[in-house]
This record gives sequence, C-alpha cells and structure tokens, in this order.
Amino acid sequence: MARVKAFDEERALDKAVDCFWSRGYEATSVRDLGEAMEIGGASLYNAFGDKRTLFVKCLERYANRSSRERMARIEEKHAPKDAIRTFLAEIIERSLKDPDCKGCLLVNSALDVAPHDAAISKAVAGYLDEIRDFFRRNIETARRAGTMPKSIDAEVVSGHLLGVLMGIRALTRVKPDRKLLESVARPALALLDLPKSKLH
Amino acid sequence: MARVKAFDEERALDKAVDCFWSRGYEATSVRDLGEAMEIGGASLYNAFGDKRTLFVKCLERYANRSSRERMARIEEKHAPKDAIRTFLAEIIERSLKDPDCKGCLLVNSALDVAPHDAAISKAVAGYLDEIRDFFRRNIETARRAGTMPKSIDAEVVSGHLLGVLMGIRALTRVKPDRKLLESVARPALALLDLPKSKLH
DNA sequence: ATAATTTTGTAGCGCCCGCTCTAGAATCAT
DNA sequence: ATGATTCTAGAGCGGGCGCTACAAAATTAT
Repeated sequence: MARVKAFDEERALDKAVDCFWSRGYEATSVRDLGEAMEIGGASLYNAFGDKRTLFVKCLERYANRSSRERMARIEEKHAPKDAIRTFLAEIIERSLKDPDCKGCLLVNSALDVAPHDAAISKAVAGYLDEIRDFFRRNIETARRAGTMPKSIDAEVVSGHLLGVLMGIRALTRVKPDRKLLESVARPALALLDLPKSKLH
Repeated sequence: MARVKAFDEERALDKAVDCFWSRGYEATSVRDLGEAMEIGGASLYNAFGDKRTLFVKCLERYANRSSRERMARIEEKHAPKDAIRTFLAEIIERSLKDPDCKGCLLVNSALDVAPHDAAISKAVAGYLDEIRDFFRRNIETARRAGTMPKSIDAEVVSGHLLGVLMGIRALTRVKPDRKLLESVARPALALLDLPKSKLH
C-alpha cells in the first residue's frame, strides 16, 4: 500500500542515543542526528517526531538496553548481595573503559535537561527509582537470607547506593581514575558485609 | 586618561554565574548574559572576553565565593569530624532550599562542559580536588586526635565523601527530596563515628 | 498499468547564535 | 578647552539552529 522504510528504526535510534549520550541534548543538532542515523531530516521528523520527542524515545531505549538489561542480567546470575557488588563493579569498569567518558545518559540528563523540562524530569526520576528499587529489593532479600546484617535499613542504604552510583557516574566525566572510583564504592559495599564478630 | 566603567565587574560576574548556574553553558546565550549583567554585548566582550572565557571566570568566581568560602568558614568554626558533617548538612540544606534545583555549578559543569573542553575539565577537576583535600585533611586530623576510628583510610574515605557529595548534588536536580538526600549522606557520616564498643 | 499511500532528498524558511564593527559618549592628563 | 584614551550602544555579519514544504521515488492493492 505504500513505500517501505529504508532504514532500521531501532538501529537508527541506537545511533541517536550515542549522539545525545556523548554530546548532550543541547549540543546535539538535528543535523548531527540525521548524519549519525544515516537518514535525512524529513525521515527523522517523519519517524521520530521533533528533537525533544526523539530524545524521550532515546531515554526509554537507553533505560531498556542499558539500565534494565544490566539489572535483570545481574540479578539473574548473582545472589542478592553479590548482585549489588557486581552492579557497581560493572559500572566502574564500563566507566573506565569508555574513552569518551560519556558516563550514564540518565545521570547526564538528570543534570542537563531534566531541570528545565518537567516531563523529562519525571521520566528520568522514574528510571532512577528503578535502580534504587534494584538496590532495595536485593538488600531486603539478602537481609532475610542472613547474608547481610539485620541492622541495615534497606530504605537508607538503597538511597545511599543510588547516590554513590550517581557520584561515580558524575566523577567519571571529569576524573576517570580507577583508584578514585573504587574508593567511592568501597565503603558503601563494606556496609553490606556481616561484621567480623558475627562470623565466629 | 579614559572613560571609566559604568558597571561593577564583580556584580556583573555574579549575575553571569547565576545565568550559567541555572541554565547551563550551552543553553545560556551571550544575549541572556548581557541582559542579566545589565551591560551591552560590546562591554561584555571588552571586559570579559568571549563566552567561554567568561565561563572560566565564572567557575573561578564560584569556586571562591561558594566552594572555598564554605570550606574555610566551616573549618574555622568546627572540629574536624564536625566540619565534615556540617559541610554535608549544609549542602543538603542549600540543595533543598533552592526552588530552581540548580545544584552545584562545579558538578553541573563536570558533566556538561568539562568532557568537551580539556582546559575546563582540568579546572573543574582541580576545584573538586580541593573539596577532597578538605575531607582528607579533616579525616587525618580527627584520626590523629582520636575522634575518628584509626581504621579509617583517609584516602579511601575522602574519595567516598567526594562521590557522595556529587551524588547528592546530582540527585538534587531531579529528586530534591530530604529523606533521599539524607539517606545518601547518613551511611557515609556513620563511617566517621567511633564504634560503640570503643566508647565503653 | 494505474492509483493510492508513504518515504525520501533537497531546498530553504524564520530565527537566534557568537561575535564584531563603528560612531559617539565619557573620562582623564595637560 | 584640547587631545588621548577607553567605554558604550546599536546595528548587523555570517552561520547554524529546529523545522517544514514539496516534488520525486518506491512500494502495494487493484
């Protein structure tokens, strides 16, 4: 009934994610996006709406492919306490591996664009809540299993871990140093361990 | 020998800081700046150079008037351990008080502009190092005074506190909630306390 | 083949960007 | 007062911005 699209929407969306991720929302032009996505301006507007709408779709795509994927994958393979450790370790590894120091699109957006756009702010806050929920439920499960101290308050420590995560992501962009990032994480992870006295 | 400036440079610079602080580097136009500073474009370029140069001066101004001022003021009035507690508490209070959720100009810049500008990145990294030094020297002093556990590693914990600080500043921009921000800080501050067993 | 429908490339709209030029206004030493 | 020097206001430069209009190209149902 009509001409068929000449490009893969998901592939193009991934390219758009890369653009916004490495350059930020304001500094990325629609022409930049078109070039990276290998489509013309008309196709871009036809398929994804205006720049802001495309950005919202990029956030969702990123949440699905990076954030949620990581949590699900780790939660599947690791015991609760180990899941939290693995999560932070993986964040640090990826942060250090990236030569562009792009950090996390959600954290970058939380600082750059969310404060000036209520709807995007709400979306980003939701994605961050999912990460905190990941911490919280793993803490609670481990606490019940007796692999974490009963004295731990899941509400407090999950918030702490979210803050630590964001601090790591933020620091990465200006000081991508392994020793520093690990020193941010270590005391938070030590919290989760049973006190030595209880081990004997 | 020549006409005298009709505006106060420092006052104008403070207005420029407010602009960059609330809108970010990219989203702030030179016309925005001129309007806020109440000077024309020509005067702006004459007195402060181009937009980027003005931004660098704004960072330095902010570091002096916000970051360094706070550290010096707190360090003067508080014992080392209390200085760290007061510092974080003050950050949380100011973060919650600000209806615009501007966060910290240094942290915002670390994510937005530093990654795309080596010189600015170096400057921001330096300002953040000063904050870590504040944590480190207060930890070391308190440790020697016996008001903090000897088991604390100042290198690790100062990095942790810097990360926690940045996490608080980042979270503020999208979730300015007291309970959350305090939960980020509390475990980090608990680290500094002597274990109960040692008190008796 | 034809018609209907959607996608695509291109050209370009109006607008704002960072920045500069120029003319004149204000201040100083003499 | 005069001249030297600096500052200021305004217009406007070239260029990139987000976005759209339009006609040609590609696809499918008939």
